[in-house]
Amino acid sequence: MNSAAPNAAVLRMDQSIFRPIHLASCAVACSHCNLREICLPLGLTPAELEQIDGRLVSTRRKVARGEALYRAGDRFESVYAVWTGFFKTSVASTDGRDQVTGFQMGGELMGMDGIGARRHEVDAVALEDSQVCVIPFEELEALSRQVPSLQQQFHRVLSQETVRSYGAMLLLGSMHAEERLAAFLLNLTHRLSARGFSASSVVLRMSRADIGSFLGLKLETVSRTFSKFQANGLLFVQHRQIRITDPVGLQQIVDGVTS
Amino acid sequence: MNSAAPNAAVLRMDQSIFRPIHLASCAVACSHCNLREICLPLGLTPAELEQIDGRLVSTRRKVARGEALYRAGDRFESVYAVWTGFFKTSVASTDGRDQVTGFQMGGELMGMDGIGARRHEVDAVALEDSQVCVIPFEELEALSRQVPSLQQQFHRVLSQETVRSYGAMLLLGSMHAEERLAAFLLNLTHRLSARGFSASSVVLRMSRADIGSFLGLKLETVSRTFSKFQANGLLFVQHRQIRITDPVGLQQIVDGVTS
DNA sequence: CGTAGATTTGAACGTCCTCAAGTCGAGTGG
DNA sequence: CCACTCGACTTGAGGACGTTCAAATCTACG
Repeated sequence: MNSAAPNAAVLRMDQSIFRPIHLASCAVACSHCNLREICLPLGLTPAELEQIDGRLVSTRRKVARGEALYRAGDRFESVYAVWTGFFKTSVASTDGRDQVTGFQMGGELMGMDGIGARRHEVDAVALEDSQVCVIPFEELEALSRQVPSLQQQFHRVLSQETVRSYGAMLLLGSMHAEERLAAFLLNLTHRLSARGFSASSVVLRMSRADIGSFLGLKLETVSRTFSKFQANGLLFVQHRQIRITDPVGLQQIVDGVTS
Repeated sequence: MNSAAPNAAVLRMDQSIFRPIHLASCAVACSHCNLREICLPLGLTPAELEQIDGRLVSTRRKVARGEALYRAGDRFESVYAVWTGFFKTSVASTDGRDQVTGFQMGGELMGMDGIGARRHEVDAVALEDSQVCVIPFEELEALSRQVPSLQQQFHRVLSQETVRSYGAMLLLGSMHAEERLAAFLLNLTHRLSARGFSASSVVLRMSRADIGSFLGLKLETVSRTFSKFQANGLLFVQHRQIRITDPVGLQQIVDGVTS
């Protein structure tokens, strides 16, 4: 059985090439997954990869668009690696406030929010039909005691998630609307191009409201700012289809070159 | 040698009871530290505590008020546990923006921001004369492979730091000035009272500008909001001395009970 | 005891929000 | 095939909240 993820370029065009493996309990081999270079196994030697094959990822799970992979309050048992698709994570406060904390795509880990309290503290919702690799946490801890490179990589991933959220705090705490949206778009395109997608032509998977929640803005402000970017020749917007024509200009906005 | 931290209640009154151990290379014993129940060794059995004594913490380091424990760009070698004193951490963007990401007090860990890139990504600056336990990271990883409870606790701490920053994102992204300051004060008093300090009488270690940076507000707004809280009978402010008279009222502000 | 830095307070301004109406497009059923 | 409907998005006008600029006050540290 070939467990390699489909070629990225094909990803959006035909989901039917996936066999139904929803309930498959058969082991999953990271060593043959073409996301291994941007996922948890990054940095492992071929020998180490074989050592974790079939032991790290217990199974894969499908999550339909709009469904939750897990919700705040759910018991924490596993972390998840996005294999295909796109997710958002969000925290809610007791009084009904809601904040999107991030958007996750192929190779990115989710669920570490639950390690501390043994309950998840955020919601993870699929923004399109998706599949994740289920990594039982007990197993991950046990394996990372045996495979130091895996331990290192896991710590790296955890650390980078905190650093990422510091960046989000910087954005939320000190940037104006235009700067926030420009930074968001550049971050998105960088991550997409690292996965073989075009950096200039992007189909947004999330609504204006989601973007607004992530950026600490109202959806109307997000919409207006898109329009302004288009008026200024930085990009073309057509609903969720974005074509970025001046990434340098966007970067200058982030850097405060344009007041 | 008794390496236990001084009684919390004494902490602010007389720093002279500390022997100068700045350059001490002698091992430090977590098992006798009275912060062990709110620090990294939380949850370890006495036997496990002895196992890490003298191996986890290589040394202690003094950091004078205003000095940096480390700065963004510094090579990452250790994480640090606050033993005495008070710190702030902050990220800076390339274009000079600055965002305080947190304030750290006794028993809290700093420096994990460096794990991912092997370079620190934030500045950690002491807000009063402080001492930290230096935990060489290689050693922490090695020990946590041998002591599963230590591994678990470290993962817990890492996870909780990300969850904390999600809370900060929620605050920055969806709260008004009054709600932010109220949430900040309550968080501070909760953590202080968990360490044996009064929850009602607080001496702020940080400037209005620091608070403002953390909360995504200007210092004038912070000052005005303190004044408004006092006018509304929630607390008394006198520069950095705060006396909270109505914590329930503050909580209601956070919860949006008051408009 | 003096000075530099921190804090408070005021007034005018600007960004983003709120409320509202209108547009667009995908999916549905006639 | 086209009209219908619902949700997502766009756009406008007015207002609120926080910022900016400025000046006065206070304190803590040297």
